[in-house]
Amino acid sequence: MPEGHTIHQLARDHRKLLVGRRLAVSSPQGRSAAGAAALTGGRLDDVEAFGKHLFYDWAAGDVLHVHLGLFGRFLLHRGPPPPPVGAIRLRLSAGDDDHPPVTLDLRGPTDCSVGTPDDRDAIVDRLGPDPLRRDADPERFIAAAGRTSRAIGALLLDQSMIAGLGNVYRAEVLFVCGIDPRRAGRDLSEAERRCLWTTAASMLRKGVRERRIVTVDPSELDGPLPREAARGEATYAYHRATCLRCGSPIERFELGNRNCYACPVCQR
DNA sequence: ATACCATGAACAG
DNA sequence: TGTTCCTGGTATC
Repeated sequence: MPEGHTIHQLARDHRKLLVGRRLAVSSPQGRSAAGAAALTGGRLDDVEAFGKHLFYDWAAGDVLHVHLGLFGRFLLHRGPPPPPVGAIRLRLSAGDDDHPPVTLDLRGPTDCSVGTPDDRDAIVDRLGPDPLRRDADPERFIAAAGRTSRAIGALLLDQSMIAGLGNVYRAEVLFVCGIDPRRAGRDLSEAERRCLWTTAASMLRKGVRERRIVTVDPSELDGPLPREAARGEATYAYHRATCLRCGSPIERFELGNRNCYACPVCQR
């Protein structure tokens, strides 16, 4: 279930577990991880998240790129590496030093490949600012969104406009800002575009802290809290039949090749 | 047993 | 715009 918050959380975890250690690298099912095994024995220098992309920097200069796509996930094994089961695209193991042994198995990624720092730069150059990064420039998104006739609901999924949002955050950010997803970017006021950025940033940060997508502020609701809302797992509009705030039927339509959800009352 | 759907994105034309 | 690749859970027969 990876949107940007998951990727940044993974980078943080993997940094803590693996950076500075010499790793064994293998790809039991070969395929996408061409050349990964050649990294074996190298030391990992850093793990970087940018939008939905992960970059593993090896001391020798190689950069391993991982994109989870819709289905990818990492599984962590503590202790000696278990025998690989099923389609494991990449296995990273550390166990040759004083630290406890750990193994990370990667399954189902859209991309897992070894490249150079230039390859990494080429990927990053195609991405818009990532609200979870300190070096993000919000003005790039705010300006670019104001220049296009494309629907704002499509722009928020376009990783070259703003990096890290997926379908859940798209629906919920637009809801909180009270904006209809079908409005053209250039028809939004600057204040509205700024609201989208700051809302996205705070939602993503909360997602990293809580290790899950949390978009609902329980104190703001009129009616009684649904059980999911009390646990912080509810959404206002995403994948709902009725609006969590006002109870109106949620509209569902295709936008940016994905199902988009919006409240016709709360989002003008 | 089979179909479909999902928090993603590249590619062809 | 349509097709294709990933995987796993749920719905449908």
